[in-house]
Amino acid sequence: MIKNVHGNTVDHIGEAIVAGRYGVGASIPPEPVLCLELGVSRTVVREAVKSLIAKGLMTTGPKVGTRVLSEEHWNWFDPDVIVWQSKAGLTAEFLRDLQDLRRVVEPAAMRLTAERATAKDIAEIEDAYAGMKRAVESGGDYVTYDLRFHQGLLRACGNRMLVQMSKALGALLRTSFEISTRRKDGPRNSLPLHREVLDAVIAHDPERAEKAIQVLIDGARTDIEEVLASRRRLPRLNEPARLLKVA
Amino acid sequence: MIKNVHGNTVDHIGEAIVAGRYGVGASIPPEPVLCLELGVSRTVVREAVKSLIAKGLMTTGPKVGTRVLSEEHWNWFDPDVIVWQSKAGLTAEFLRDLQDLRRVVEPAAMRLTAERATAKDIAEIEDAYAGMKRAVESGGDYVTYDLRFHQGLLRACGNRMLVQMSKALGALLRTSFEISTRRKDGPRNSLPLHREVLDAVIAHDPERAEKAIQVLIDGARTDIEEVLASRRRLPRLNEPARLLKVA
DNA sequence: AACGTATTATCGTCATACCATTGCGCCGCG
DNA sequence: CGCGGCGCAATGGTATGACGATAATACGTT
Repeated sequence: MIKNVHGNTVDHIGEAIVAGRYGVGASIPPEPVLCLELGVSRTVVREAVKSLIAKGLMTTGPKVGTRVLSEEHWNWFDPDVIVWQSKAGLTAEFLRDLQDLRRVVEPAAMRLTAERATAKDIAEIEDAYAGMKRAVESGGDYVTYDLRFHQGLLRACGNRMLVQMSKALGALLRTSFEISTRRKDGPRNSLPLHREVLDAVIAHDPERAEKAIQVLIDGARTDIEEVLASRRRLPRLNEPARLLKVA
Repeated sequence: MIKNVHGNTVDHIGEAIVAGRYGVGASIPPEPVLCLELGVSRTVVREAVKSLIAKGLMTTGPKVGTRVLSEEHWNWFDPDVIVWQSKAGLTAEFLRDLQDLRRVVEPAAMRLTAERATAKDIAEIEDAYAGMKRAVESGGDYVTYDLRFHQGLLRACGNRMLVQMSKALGALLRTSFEISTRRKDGPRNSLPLHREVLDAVIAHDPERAEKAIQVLIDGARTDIEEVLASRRRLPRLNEPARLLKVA
């Protein structure tokens, strides 16, 4: 079952912190205690803590212990942090932040993508689109291809930092798509909207690409907000988070 | 001189990687060799490598060695990575990426800030503005207050991820401001533009705030592009990077 | 020549010892 | 009784040595 001790230890402590089990500013148990709790050597615990420090989650000092930093210090674009937050539960605040980010980043990135996308980029996106179309027509995993479509578009913008954001946005996009997909014929209706984005990129028309993605985002936004508003009545929204816990 | 062995080791290896001294995909020297080179124990080297792995710079494996990952895997929003890149030299590509980012993030963030800024946020920004004004009138460190002004605005948007970006943008903003400040009366002319942004935020007018910041950004952009174009004739642009090395 | 096995380099984990820093409490002095 | 300096001890920081696990490489067998 256990593959690598280090990774598991980092995940264990990282999840605990992101889930707020220790509280901001609090000290986590001293190294010897953690060693006993997790059944690993002090070396492993220390290297795990170093990893978490590198991700901005904590600081250490002799005698002061290992303390949890406030959330504003966390590296929110670190894939691990995103996953831990997803496991801990997609809080309304987290989804709102991601949504802001999406509204900011995707339209702007589409402009760049329309200007800079290479033939290879477009081929990959076309491939993802074909997968979406196939999923609609003959059944299949629509969400995965939808995700690949959007991330392909973001990756094609040629900006390393915007690309990095596409990874973070993955968590939001997947949730968003899973919500949208529940609506009857949601995929079938949004397919032409996706086509329009891709066509605009192929035509190297930034204005058109930006407008097209905006339509998509607005649609998704209302879906998410509806679900957020009725959160208590639809706890199933947490399911994707719990599923991740197994992986 | 040496304060903490771990931090220095991380910086040393991190800088070397970001500076491209090993090359993407290449293996760095084995642990024992690094121990001799840096004069530290294997423990320190290993914990340093773990930190760099956490920042997305490398991977490891038995027998395969410790390899440098491609730049798209790096956590470009990690403060350390930004600093290392700045030290290694502000490449045209890096500045272009940051500039794209600024044009994307700042206007959008200003909208949010205008909607959400608290009295405390505004007070901090007013303080920074006062410092800028003082620097113009009676001399002083204009750049520092300029930076504080912009980062205060970004922090006030209330989105943890956009706030994180403000840290990354710091490297670009400082460079940008230092370039702009060289122009005669640059600060004096841009002061009212800054005032306009702040007033728009105080008035909670998103449209106006966005337009105002856009004017500022466009001004800075042309300055940077001019310098980039004549890069070989103005190698002094590297100076801010070297300055950082001391800190 | 091709395949399977043995070798070996390298990272992964563990254990132990000692150093360095700093918070906290003790003690003495005013 | 209160305050300040001093020392103790808790905790992380570093060093060392040993052994396990893994995978690339080389060798030997068929």
